Amino acid sequence: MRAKPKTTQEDVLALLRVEILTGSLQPGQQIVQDLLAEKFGVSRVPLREALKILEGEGQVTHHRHRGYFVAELSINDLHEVYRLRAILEREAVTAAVSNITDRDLLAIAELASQVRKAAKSNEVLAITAANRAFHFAIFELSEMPRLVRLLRQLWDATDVYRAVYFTQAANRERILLEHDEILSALRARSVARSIRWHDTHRENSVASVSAFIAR
Amino acid sequence: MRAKPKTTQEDVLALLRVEILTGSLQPGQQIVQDLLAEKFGVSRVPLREALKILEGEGQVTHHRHRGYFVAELSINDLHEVYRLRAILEREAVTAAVSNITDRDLLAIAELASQVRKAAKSNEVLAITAANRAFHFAIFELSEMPRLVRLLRQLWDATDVYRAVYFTQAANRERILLEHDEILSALRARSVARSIRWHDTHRENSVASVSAFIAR
DNA sequence: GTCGACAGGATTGGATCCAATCTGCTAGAT
DNA sequence: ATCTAGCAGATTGGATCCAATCCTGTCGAC
Repeated sequence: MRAKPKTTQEDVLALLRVEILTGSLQPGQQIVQDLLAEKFGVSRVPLREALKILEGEGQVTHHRHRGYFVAELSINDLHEVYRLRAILEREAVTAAVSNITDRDLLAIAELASQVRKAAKSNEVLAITAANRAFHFAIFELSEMPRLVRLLRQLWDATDVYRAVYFTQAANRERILLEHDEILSALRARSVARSIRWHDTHRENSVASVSAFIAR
Repeated sequence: MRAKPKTTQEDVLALLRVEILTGSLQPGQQIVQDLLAEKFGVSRVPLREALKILEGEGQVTHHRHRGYFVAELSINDLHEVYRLRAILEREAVTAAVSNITDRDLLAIAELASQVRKAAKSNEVLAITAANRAFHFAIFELSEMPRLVRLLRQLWDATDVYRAVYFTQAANRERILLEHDEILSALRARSVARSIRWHDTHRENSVASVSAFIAR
């Protein structure tokens, strides 16, 4: 099997995500295409296409003839995102529970243990990635691809702040417990319990993050 | 005040939407960039950026080194879109009712009468545009920009089929009545009634469209 | 006759170059 | 001193050109 040749846009897109996630590109900051293109060692064309994708996701904004800027998230935005997540994730979890198999449960348990491992390592990027994988494995079980897509967008919008959330050891501890609870609720095929734990999981995180944004 | 100079991408994007909406570009069909670029009288660069936007909206799909294809909507997709719309529009309408002013009601009534005028004219494109303006004027009142954004995406995904819906005179008649009901529910500031009429409005449309897709 | 390798054409992806627009500074008028 | 007009540099937007990949159809081996 031949290694699939990724396109430059995709590489650039991944790099951009990291830049934003790690704060190399800070909210509100202008993205100077020439600088970034040179930094990445590519031309501006694939960079611009990658930026268009991020614009679609709301990660950056675009002003005609002025360029791209890293999106800022107000406290209102944050609450709106979490409100929408609450609504949509309840739907996803409900559908997921009705589809879930024992095989799925094993896979999700494995992902949960990877989050645990990552949490020990203290690498924020690894934790966010593992955490995401865990949650979306559940959402995917809904077999509602568009719903998952919308959720991905909402998660993307707050990725930066979730990273902040994970820098605190107490939070890292707590999500492990909450993940266990979610897992056990799924094992019991209990929609109500699954939703309830997802809700508290979100509420803990939004409380912490909004405190951070408020400075 | 100087006329704002639109960029070529934006023009191209609008043109592409029309092509897709009118069926000049049919679902599943490949989009050959050279042909379209020439047809529009532009180079491929702005065309590609416009396509990236449509890809983000799910209107077209992209395969590496093979290009863009107009997205196809399966019957499952359709139902998922309407399910998600149901969930999100209930949220939007609820928020909208609590914000609505008399001034807003006048504006919405005006939009409703424009839909009526468009429906008389039998121009499908004008009807879809007016209909959209009417509904989104309501959604905007929620003052939840991200929610409105998500709704726009969902509406975009089924625009093609909504156009089909409006070709039938009976449907054009019915939506006018339903709009009146929605309007009167809003005037009464009744969340329950507003939601109920939105729901029936959607259900009528999804029933008709899914019958069409099934052939 | 069927399958696979290979070559040529077609199409997309990326780099470079040019044009259009914006921003910030300077100079001049009030 | 402040405000405005206009010019210069910087930056984005678009067009053209080149490279990489994919698709198709032909040829040959079995």
